[in-house]
Amino acid sequence: MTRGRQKIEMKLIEATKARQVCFSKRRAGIFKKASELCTLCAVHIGMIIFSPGGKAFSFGHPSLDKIFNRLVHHEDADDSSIQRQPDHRAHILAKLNKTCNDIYEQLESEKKQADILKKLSEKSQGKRLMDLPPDDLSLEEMLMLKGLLEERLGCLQKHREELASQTSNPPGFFKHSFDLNVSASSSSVDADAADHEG
Amino acid sequence: MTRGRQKIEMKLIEATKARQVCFSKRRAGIFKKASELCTLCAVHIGMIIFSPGGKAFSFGHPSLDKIFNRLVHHEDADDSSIQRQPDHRAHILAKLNKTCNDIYEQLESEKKQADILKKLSEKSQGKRLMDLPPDDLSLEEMLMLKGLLEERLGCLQKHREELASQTSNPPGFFKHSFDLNVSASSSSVDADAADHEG
DNA sequence: AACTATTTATAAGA
DNA sequence: TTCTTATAAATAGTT
Repeated sequence: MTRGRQKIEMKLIEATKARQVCFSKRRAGIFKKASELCTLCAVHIGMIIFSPGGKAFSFGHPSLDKIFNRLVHHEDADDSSIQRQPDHRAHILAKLNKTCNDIYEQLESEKKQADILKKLSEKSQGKRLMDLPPDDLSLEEMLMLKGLLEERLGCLQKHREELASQTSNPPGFFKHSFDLNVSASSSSVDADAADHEG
Repeated sequence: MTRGRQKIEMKLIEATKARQVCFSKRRAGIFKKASELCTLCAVHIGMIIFSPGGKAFSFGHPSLDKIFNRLVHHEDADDSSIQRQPDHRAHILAKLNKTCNDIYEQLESEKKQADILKKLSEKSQGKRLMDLPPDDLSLEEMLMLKGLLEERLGCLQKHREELASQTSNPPGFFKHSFDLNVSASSSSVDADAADHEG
């Protein structure tokens, strides 16, 4: 006899095996949900999941994967042969993403953070960052700082969630995403009238 | 007395109102699932949902939604379904971007930049940003700075493109995307690690 | 991979 | 829209 489904705490599952099993199950679940949402409400969804090992799983309806194909192949890709390897493009994106992380870690390990922040602070006295001459800060430096900020935002968010979950069920999950575009899309953009065709 | 949850057929919900309600609920549900998956299994997820009205909802952890946003921006319009309203969607995305710019400009006009950079610089002496206590920098401040950096990256990128176009014909796709450009510039990554779901 | 007791999500209704 | 409730669906722990 099994104990049935048990409630679990919302935190990282430490046990590797259990985490893998959970990932498999929930990944299937979320893809199913996405599929159902497409069917029921005629929406378009693109989703990509990068597991910690760098493996990518993606879902797209109806044509977001074509966009991925074009991206990866630098050209239009109509033929179906490419579509049969949905993980290929995702894999490449995973590599790209990992490259970013590698760059970040490399730079971070060189302890350049404080220097760059200092430079930013000095250079920006009285001006907007974007008005500075292009060579004052390298692209790499900017990307590094950007990465730091994103990490930082993640930590902040996590912190807030922990606070929220200590009281009761939090009202919204959107605050979980911290991208500016996200926030904007769900609030201040007037997409005229009703969302569903109206 | 309600009838409770009823089983529904998996097909387009014709009734507009019911479809809208279903969309709202299930969108929240799928974002919650994504959020949970991120937490439980330490995966990265990017997801974007385009409603028929052209409104975009996205979820990203930690920053993959930018990839999707960029993909959308660079989409060539010549295939089916979505392409029926390319202008509409572009319009909406333009609004999103404008919203971001508005937020940026508003904050910028308050001349907070230098202060925040200074604070960052001071607080980060010898530490990583993500190791700072959560309350040292507000989420708003972090978002603002992140936006600044993205603007800044855009300027840098543009500058480089101009330089490039003075000499030869650039390769094409990657030049449009910072994320990918960076990654491509050091394209020597191999991420074929074993993973969940081997 | 299958099972099943539970938790969670959600279709209707208010 | 938000809440309530009955029920469908997802899934944690077990086999």
